[in-house]
Amino acid sequence: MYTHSCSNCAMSDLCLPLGLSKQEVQKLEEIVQTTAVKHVGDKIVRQGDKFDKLYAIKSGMCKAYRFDESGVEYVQSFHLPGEIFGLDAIYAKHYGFSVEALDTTVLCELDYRQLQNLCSEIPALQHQLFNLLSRDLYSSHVNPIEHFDQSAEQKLAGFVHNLLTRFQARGHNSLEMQLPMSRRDIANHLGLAPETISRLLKRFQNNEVLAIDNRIVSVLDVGKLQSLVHCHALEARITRRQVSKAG
Amino acid sequence: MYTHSCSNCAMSDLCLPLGLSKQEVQKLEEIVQTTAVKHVGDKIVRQGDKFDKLYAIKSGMCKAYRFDESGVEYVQSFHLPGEIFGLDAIYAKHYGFSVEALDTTVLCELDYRQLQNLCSEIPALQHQLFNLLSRDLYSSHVNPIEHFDQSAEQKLAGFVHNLLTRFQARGHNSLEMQLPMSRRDIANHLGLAPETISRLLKRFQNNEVLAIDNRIVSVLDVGKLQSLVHCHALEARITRRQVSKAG
DNA sequence: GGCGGTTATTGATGCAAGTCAAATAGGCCT
DNA sequence: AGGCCTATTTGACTTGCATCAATAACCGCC
Repeated sequence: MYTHSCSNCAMSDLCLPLGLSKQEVQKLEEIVQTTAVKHVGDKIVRQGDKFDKLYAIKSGMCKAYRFDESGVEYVQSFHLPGEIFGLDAIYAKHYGFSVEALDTTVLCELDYRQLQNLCSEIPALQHQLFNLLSRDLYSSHVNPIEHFDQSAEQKLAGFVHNLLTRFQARGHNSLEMQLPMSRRDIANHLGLAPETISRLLKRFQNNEVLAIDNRIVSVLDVGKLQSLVHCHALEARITRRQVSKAG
Repeated sequence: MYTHSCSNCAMSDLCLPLGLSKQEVQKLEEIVQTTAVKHVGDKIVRQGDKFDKLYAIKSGMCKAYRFDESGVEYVQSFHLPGEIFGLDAIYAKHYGFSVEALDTTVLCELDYRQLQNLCSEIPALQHQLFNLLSRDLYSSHVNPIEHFDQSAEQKLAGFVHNLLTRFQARGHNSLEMQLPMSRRDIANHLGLAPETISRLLKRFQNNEVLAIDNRIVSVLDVGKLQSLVHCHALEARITRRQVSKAG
């Protein structure tokens, strides 16, 4: 565990330093620590543990999941570099989700109390933390809700497209992605059966939308993929979800 | 539009003033304004409008909804007194949802820029705003995800139970609730067909869980209602969602 | 109080996706 | 390389909920 430099981090523009001056970033660096490297299956936080730190992913990939009162597992999200997790535990004071590495992963730790104090000192940091919270809130409103009564095909297409977009925002300029999570995790995350994921991936291959080699997925046709996300919505769903006439 | 007193507001403990000293609440009051009374169908914010204010509900009820790119409507949430909306627009700079009154409703307006400045001045206010954001984020993670692949029965039971809990937290000490939203709005919100809502409400009546008189719902058996939320999870869902063995 | 529109209910039918079951492929250890 | 365990795929069958269609209740309004 050593003090880490945000100034040199490739993810700084997606993370807390965005909008801060050089001096302010230096102050932030003083409270950031980089964890030891995590490996597949290593737990970073455990559901129920006392909340004290936020985590930012420097490299690798994580999954967040929880067990409800009946012991049923829910895979909530997959986190990519530059993303911060733990924000939803500020209020509850305990982590509501376990997070584990899906891959070799490096993380930064931020003590929340220290961060909060620094936010009072540095308005730009406060501003950015509000922004990050708001962004997460927005996407948790928009994404799952649109997944809500979509067909399985739309959900999966949306999932792949969303991942591609996020990879690209992180400088990954290829259409090939390595998805380190299992089919079961994907299925659980989308509220589908693993068998359905299999069948859909095959369908996407047959339609030349994707090429798949085990856990490596290549997007062959971004346009087709994108259209799969929305198109179906105009057939069914219209009685339930009424379509806007005017605005 | 007149300056409004948070000090006397019955909802202050659910809202921004929580944790603030008397003097601090006074400072907050200076930037809070109460809107004119809104009536059924009145729009408070429109999807796409430039974001500048947060809103807190003083009394009444609102629904938040959006139209996606294909023009399909999604009812995202119903808001009760003491709840704040607009938080998810901070990052995006535009409201992602329209909000309209379902009932006679009084609201407080908070200019976000002023609030942000005040947060830098008053650490307890910053703290509380982080808490409110975090709480919303947590519940948007936990609730919809648990709704995700529940049966229609579980979803609706969960919805009613959630509303009851929120009403009770607001001092409503009866098991009778007036739900001002249409069946279609409920259906849309839960990702079900309105017909399914009808049939389920009838089933709940037959099972003596609820008594329903049009839009007035009385919970006859809280225990049964609560058990409906979870019970089914142990039959199906187990292959998809695996159940925890140890912890 | 009766009329027209919307909202809610009820019944009949079909299909998408879940479930069950079995085969195949991968990954990892020795 | 072989063996074992887990992940994934594939096929056959079932079902919960959506859809379609029609009736009934509610609400505002003249």
